[in-house]
Amino acid sequence: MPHENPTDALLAHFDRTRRDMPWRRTSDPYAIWVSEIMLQQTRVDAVIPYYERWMARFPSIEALAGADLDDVLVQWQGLGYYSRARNLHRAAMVVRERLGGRVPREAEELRRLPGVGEYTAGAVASIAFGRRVAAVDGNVRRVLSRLYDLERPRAADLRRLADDLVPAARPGDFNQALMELGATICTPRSPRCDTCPVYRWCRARQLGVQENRPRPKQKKRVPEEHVETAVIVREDGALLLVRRPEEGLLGGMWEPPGEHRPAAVRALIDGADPGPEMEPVVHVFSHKRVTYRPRIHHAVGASLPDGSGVAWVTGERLSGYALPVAQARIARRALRLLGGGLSVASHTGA
DNA sequence: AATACGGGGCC
DNA sequence: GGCCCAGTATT
Repeated sequence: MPHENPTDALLAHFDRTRRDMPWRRTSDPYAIWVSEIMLQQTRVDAVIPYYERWMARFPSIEALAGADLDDVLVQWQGLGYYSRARNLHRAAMVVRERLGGRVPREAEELRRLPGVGEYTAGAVASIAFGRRVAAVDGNVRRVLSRLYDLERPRAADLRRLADDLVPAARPGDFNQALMELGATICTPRSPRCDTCPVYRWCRARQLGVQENRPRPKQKKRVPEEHVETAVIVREDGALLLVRRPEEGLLGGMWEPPGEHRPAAVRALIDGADPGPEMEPVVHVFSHKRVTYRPRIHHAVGASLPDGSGVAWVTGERLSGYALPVAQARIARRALRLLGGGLSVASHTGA
């Protein structure tokens, strides 16, 4: 039986095809909030294992608010966009200290928390609290652009449109249904219009322009960058890590010294025996492509102590530090190389 | 309005 | 190798 309107048709399709996601089995606003932060610019399948580990490690606002940032970043390691973890941690402290430990129910209140933007505020308010408010993400933007044949929709217009569409009955399900449609059927390329529940209302499909709605933005080439990485190894085989500044790229993460080198570390490198170069590691970010060039340095009689953003780490302790993917690769490679019973000298023939 | 900000999976 | 993802903060 055909539905009278796209809202009902969409919800019926959502009920029929509902995917299993761990955060859909809970009504805990904190859990839903965590899932929405993790899902920012990140696919469902990538999030699931992180979400499970996170909820086991930080099961409540109190647990998260009481944790060290280093532990928080270890849990987030590999997910990317680390400001999400730092902001979520800060926001948990705000909720604990100023909001009586309760997640705000209204989108405008949620919006004030660090890391919560227009989309996430609407998603949490509607899904966790049943508020009638829109949640416009990239999927919704695409679906609505096609339904109404919008070439370059402005965020404010999209927002108004979506707000009008959200039903009072099941706002959270409706928002998720819209996103789900975008993720599974109304995809960026080759949308599966033949199985779309709102096909008969889709203006772009009627005009045959669905692949160009919204209009794709022009790509720009990303700059290339080279970073010298100092793999500093002590006589006992420990590797030196430094902590990056909390602001900016990979903020708060640990790494073998790259572009960020405290004076004491520079002095240590100057006094160390230069060893061979390791294989370069290329890492592609969203906005640049970085080639890391690791060089081994043997620190002899090093007197740099642990603390204040500096740590000597052995193989079994490495997992206790949050490293970006590329730097983790370098560190693992270095420890394997130097701890594997092969001296570096034998590699260089010295 | 444009840019910084990760990482991975898919074509 | 390019594309793009359940975006946010900053400028």
